[in-house]
Amino acid sequence: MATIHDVARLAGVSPITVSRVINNSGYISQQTRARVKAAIIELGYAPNIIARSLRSKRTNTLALVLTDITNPFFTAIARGVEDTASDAGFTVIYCNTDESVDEEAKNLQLLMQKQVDGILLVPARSISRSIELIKEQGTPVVILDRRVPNVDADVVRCDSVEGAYKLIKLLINQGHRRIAVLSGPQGVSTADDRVAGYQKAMVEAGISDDGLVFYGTYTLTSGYEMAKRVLSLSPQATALFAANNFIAIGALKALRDSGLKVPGDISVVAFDDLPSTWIVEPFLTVVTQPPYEMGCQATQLLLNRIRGEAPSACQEIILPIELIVRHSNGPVKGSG
Amino acid sequence: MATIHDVARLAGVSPITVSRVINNSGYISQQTRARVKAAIIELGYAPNIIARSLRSKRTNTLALVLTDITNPFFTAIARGVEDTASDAGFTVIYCNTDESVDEEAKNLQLLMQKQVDGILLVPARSISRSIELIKEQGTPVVILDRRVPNVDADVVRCDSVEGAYKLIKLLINQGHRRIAVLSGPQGVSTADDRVAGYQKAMVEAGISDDGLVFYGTYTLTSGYEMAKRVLSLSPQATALFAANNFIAIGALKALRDSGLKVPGDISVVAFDDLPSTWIVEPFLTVVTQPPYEMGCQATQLLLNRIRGEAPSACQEIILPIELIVRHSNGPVKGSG
DNA sequence: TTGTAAGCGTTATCAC
DNA sequence: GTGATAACGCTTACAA
Repeated sequence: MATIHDVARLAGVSPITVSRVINNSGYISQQTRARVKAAIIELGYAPNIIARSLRSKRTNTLALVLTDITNPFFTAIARGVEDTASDAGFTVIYCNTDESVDEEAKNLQLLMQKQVDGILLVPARSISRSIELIKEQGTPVVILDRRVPNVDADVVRCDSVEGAYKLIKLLINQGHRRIAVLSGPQGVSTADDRVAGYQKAMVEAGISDDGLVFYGTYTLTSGYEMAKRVLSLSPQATALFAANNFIAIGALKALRDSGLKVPGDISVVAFDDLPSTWIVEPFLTVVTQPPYEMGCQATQLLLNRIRGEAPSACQEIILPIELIVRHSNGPVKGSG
Repeated sequence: MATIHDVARLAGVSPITVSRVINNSGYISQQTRARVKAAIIELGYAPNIIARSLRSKRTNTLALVLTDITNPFFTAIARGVEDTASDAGFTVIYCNTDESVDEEAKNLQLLMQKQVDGILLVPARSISRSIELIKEQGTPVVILDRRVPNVDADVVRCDSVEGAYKLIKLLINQGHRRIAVLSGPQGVSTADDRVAGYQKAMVEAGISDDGLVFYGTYTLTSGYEMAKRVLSLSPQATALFAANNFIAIGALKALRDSGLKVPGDISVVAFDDLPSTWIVEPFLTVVTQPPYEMGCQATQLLLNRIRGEAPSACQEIILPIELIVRHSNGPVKGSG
């Protein structure tokens, strides 16, 4: 491989002049620039990015740390991140934590060592030292999808309380009183907030939620199990609120296995849509978030931070959610 | 940040001794090792990976270049890649090409500059200079999912010809004669092979495929459009074969919009399943590939190549596919 | 507008 | 077993 010295020698200039041509920095005469460019082409020279990084302390690399790329919600985020990063000449490393704080810490440590310029993080839990450790090192972070209380950091997310509130309100207006929530892990802000939104709507309507709140994980299996437990309640619940897409599918499978029809026997609503690319006849009533835009905006914010272009105060960007009423819910039996 | 020199000074040894302790290379006395380790802990020292890479020419980084992470088939591959790479202490950069040879070339060039240790590539087209350019640089590559004729490289994929053949055979046995194929782009091996498998089954059964082969892209829109064109044929096709999951969904939407029932009015079969996590009642008859395993095995092979542990001859690993007969196909009207 | 010198933090090579 | 030295290829700081 040709080095900057080879180019310099061929063009009859010093290495730093070549560097200036490559990076468009400093003043260079037209002729010198032309000679250098010719030499670069002749030698097929490409800068050694690692040497550059060692010297400049910049790697043009971002890290995306999320719980599971397999969840279409996060897949769409990942696509938004990569599109935005790629346009800016940045490369993206991705890691899965599977909601484990330990995995998260391990990944982040490695990423810091790799000297990524910035980190996009979907935190495994609301409370962890990870983010502070990153910030102490001076690496910019943007938190995605979830809140982390008491930590001063940029955040791009949606309002889970409001989303849950809208869904439950809809059910209440259809006459439902016994509404069960199938949520994610306690200590994850989205899981907590969706329960909070549920409770807000229930309290406002003067309804008790005794024994109707379930915490599990954001997985199909957990959704299945929680739904089965709901079915053993007495009096029966007339509606289910699934706190994410995987839980919703698991719950629907459980209902089907128990011979229950939706919405005939029981209503179901959920947080997060499934990608329209996948569904021939959308059926579930949901609140949707715009994951692709979340990925784009978070990355844009991170890039601005890296370039020192963002205002110094931390930003919290809350993107709008949308309620989409479809066919998985209906008036409760015997009600108007 | 503490450097290797700081550690060396504190431990009263030379930097290279510290390096040997970190990398477990060469002979070190127990006492020296202990002193060095203590110093490392005391200073909270972590090696500068970039400096290491500059000197050692190794980055412990793999690249995953695929067409679109948004397709669950590729998402599952990505997960397999990351799990395997992460276990080996490698980090993964991912890029989307959207089936564009230009995007692919641009990405690969950047990745070579970043000196990734190895590349996992889903090639945009069967013919391109990209792979040869990578190999000329001496970077190991493993081709994923697709064949690239006339290029000597490791490949991990499934047998598209066989998969298509099985699906079409099934339809023929149910009495279908007018079977349309909705395939991907010509020049992409999976698209070509799936048509070839179709044709093999048709020829064997002595049936003509006049005007029943359609090439498009692996997208919902394309599936929708191709299906609409099929519906304008005369005599009517009695069955559709969608060459991937996106095409299948698009086709099903088109059929629904035209008021046709599946399988009552027309049968549909497809390549690639949808993740079971997403589907409450699986309906489509499909041939499935094991994308997660493909990702794992491809990465394992790549890591072996990087470590110089693989046999020098190129390997082609063909993973088994599975035919899953469900409810989207049935006997043709008027046939036994 | 261009160049000199120094050094980023590590490891390969050779020496002891 | 351990160390001195040089080098990886680039850019920052300063000088001309």
